[in-house]
Formats: sequence, C-alpha cells, structure tokens
Amino acid sequence: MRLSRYFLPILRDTPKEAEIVSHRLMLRAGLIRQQSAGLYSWLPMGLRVLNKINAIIREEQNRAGAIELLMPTIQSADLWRESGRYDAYGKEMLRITDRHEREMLYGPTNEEMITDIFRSYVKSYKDLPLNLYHIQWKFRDEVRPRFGTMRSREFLMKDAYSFDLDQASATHSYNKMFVAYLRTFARIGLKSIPMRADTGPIGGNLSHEFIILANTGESEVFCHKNYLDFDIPAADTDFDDVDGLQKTVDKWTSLYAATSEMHDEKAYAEVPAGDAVSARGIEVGHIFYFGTKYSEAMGAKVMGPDGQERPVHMGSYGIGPSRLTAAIIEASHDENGIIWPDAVAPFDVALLNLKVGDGASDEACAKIYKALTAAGRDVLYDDRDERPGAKFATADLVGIPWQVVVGPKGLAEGKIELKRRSTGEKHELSVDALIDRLTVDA
RNA sequence: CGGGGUGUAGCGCAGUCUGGUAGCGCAUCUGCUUUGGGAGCAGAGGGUCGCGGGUUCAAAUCCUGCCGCCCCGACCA
Repeated sequence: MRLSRYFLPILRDTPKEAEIVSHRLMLRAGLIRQQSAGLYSWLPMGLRVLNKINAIIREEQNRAGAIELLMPTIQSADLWRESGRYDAYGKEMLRITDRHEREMLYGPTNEEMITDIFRSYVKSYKDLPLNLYHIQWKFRDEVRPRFGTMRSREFLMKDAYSFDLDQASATHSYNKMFVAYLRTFARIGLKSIPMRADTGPIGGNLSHEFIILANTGESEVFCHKNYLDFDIPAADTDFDDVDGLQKTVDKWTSLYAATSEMHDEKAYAEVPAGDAVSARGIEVGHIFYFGTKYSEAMGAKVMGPDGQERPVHMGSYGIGPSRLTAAIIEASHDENGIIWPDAVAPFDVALLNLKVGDGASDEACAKIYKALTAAGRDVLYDDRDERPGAKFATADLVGIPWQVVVGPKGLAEGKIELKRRSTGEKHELSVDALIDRLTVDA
C-alpha cells in the first residue's frame, strides 16, 4: 500500500480526553475514532489489526474443535425472559422497541440465543460434545465507558459455548478452551496468566480469567513469577487427549495466581518472596463452566445412552478482540509509539523513501515494494513528499515491525538500512540482500 | 448513579473575572527555497464561540434551562 493513497489520519497532538497510553496511541496512530461515549469507528489501520487478531483467535478455536457461526446483534426479549435474565440484567442491557412494539435488545452476550439454537436441533448425546462460537459486536451500556476500546460500550467479542452430556465431559470441553486461550494469547505476542475467577452474575462454579501483565492494567493481580516462563502447549496438541489436556491445565493452575477479588493473603504469603509477583493486569479472556443453568431454564435437553433425557452441561468462553488491541499496546509500546508484535501488525514492513523524486531512491523503493508484495508481505510504502523526520516519526508511531530506509546517501554506497522497530537493531544491506532477507525470514 | 471538570477552526489552547462583534501554535492550500530524525520564508482558506431562552444599544464573555465529553468512585469482556 502506498501511503500517499492510503487513509491514515495520524495526529500530532494527543486529544485531551485520552488518558491511558493505548488510547492515546490508538487515536494518534489513526486506528480508531471516537464517535460517542464508548463507541468507536475502526479506521483502516485499526481494522487491519483487529482482523489479524480475529484470524488468530479463529485458527485456535477451530484447532480446539470449536465451530464458527454468526448470530445477530439484536435479540428478542422473550428469549431472555425464559432464562430469567431479562429482568436480572439491569440497565447495562440496551433495550429497544421495534415498529411493532416488540421488545428487543442489543445483545450483551449470547447464552440464551445459542441455547435456543442448540435445543432446536440437538436431541441426542451422540451429537455431543459441541462447541459453537462467533465473533460479533456486543453492547453493554456501561455506566462509565473509558480507556478507549479497553472499556467501550460496543465491543467485539469472540464468545464460544460448549455443550456436554455431563460434568466430566464439560470439564474436558473447558480444558480445550483453556489450552486454546493459552495458545491464542501467546501467538498474539502476549504472556497470559490464567487466574481463578469469581463466576459473577453468569453463574456456575469453574472459571478463569486470562490476565496479561501491564503497568497500566485495570486490576491488581498477584502470582508466581514462574508462570511467565511456562511453555505454551504446542500446535500439535491432541485436544482429544483428556488426560493430557488435564495435565496441562493442572500445571497452569498449580501455582498461585489471583486477581484482587479472589486474592488470598495467606496463600500468597506462602509463595517464596523472590517468586511472588504483585502487578497490574488486564483481563483479556474469561472462561466459565456453569453447568445446567441455562439448559434447565430453557429446556435444552438431550437423550442419554440410558434413554433418559437430561439438560446439557454448558460453558462459555470469551475473548474481546477490541479490548485486546488496546491491551497489546499497553504491553508493547515506547515513547515514540506502538510496537506491534509481528503476528498482529497491520503491515509487515514500512518502506521509507527518504527522497521522493530522486531517481535512484524511487527506483530502489519500487523494486523492493514489488518484490516484497509479490512474496506476500504487507508493505506500507511511505512515498509522501515529506521530510525524513516526519517519515521516521510516522513509522515509529504506527509501529510496523520492520522499517526499510531508502535514501540517496545509502544508495550511493549500495546500502539500504533495515531497522527492527522492537529492538532498534539496524542492518545495512544491498537491495537484493534486503529483499532476500525479508522474503525468506519473515 | 454520586462527586469534580470541561465545551472557542481538523488537533492543542488563549480570550470569559472587568460585555464592544474572535486570536495563537500545529495541521490544510499556493509559490519559492529545502530534504538521512516532525524544515524556512511569503501568502491564503477555514469558526452560527455546544444548543435554546433571557438581560443589554451591544454577549464567546452576564443570567437561565438543556446537551455532549472527560476525570475520581461503585460495576464489567
């Protein structure tokens, strides 16, 4: 993409409403625009990141055996009356009346709807286990939205729902998601720590929050530092291996880890002083097992092998990609801007032509751009007629992993500078060597 | 929802106390000169001063009602 033809509205000054670093950088780097309190447009650069995150989430959900579908954002109040949550949910739920005076709502979550879908079609234990998910916009009318997309009213959520015949099987389904989440966050470039969580108003008795550590995190967390060095389950993990999966989960829950709500001073005191970490954290995922809470209320029953009909055991599993985008920035930035982990970067390479109009520079850039693009790299080519300083500042701000700096001075010696945004390391290469490096390596 | 703040050009702000018909920096546009870390000079465009009502010869400024947005607290992916 040529920057001169792209839509990247970057801001030099920070809009005053943005307090935390991720919100500031998302506005400045042209990722989002606030439309109203807690409502954001995703500009092209931001949408690229959001889509990359979604793609990783999808791959890992699918790998773990979950199946994607898509439910509407607007739901009928009747469904929520069945579960009893229409009255219980309170003002956070945005209620809408349509032209026929029917009571509708903008979905804050989808347990009721997925349960309705399930009960309509699934009647036998032979169709279990089943895990259905979608990635859809949710709306929760937060009393006080803040921190940009970290706590917005409308937010994107991947929510998966598992259905099993009994608790043992449901635990396995829970473990699948547990492992999928570990892999998902690791692939996105984050170190997540599962922490025992309160199940809250959603009900149930088994729940973990996945927390990443960041100085500006919303909640206070306490954990053993070894979690930060645990190996992430491999891509070829056998998700049908019940015992193997359980062992992984056991390991990842063996050490102390809790948010302030679930914090136990006594247990924490037993963690060796040198290993105890007290830090700020951001919740990026939350998984629940809640048994038959909805299936009983809504009549989602299947026939068991014994000929007995029984309500299914359910769990739900959420990740907020729109929040994750902000969380990644909180965890990965410097004074000059965002530092995207490779896996979610909006572009792979920023190609800076320091002197547009100089024959040699234009030619070298054209060659590099063509070769990298052909090799499948996403290249943002800064071909604007701007001064070098402005180009460096833009490239740093938007945080693209590789910066290729092309100018007449280097070219005179046959050299092009390749710079790594995250580490600042620089290499001087010929045009051809640079192309090789970026087409083979990345 | 309780407490606090704020609203003036795309962004950041001054002007409000003490009424006299709107200004600064950046950005934008034109021209020339520049070009290896956010350029210089000259010129130009852009604002119903959040909205309504009132006071006054005259309101960004005073009075009043409303709205938006932000921060702190209680609640949440």
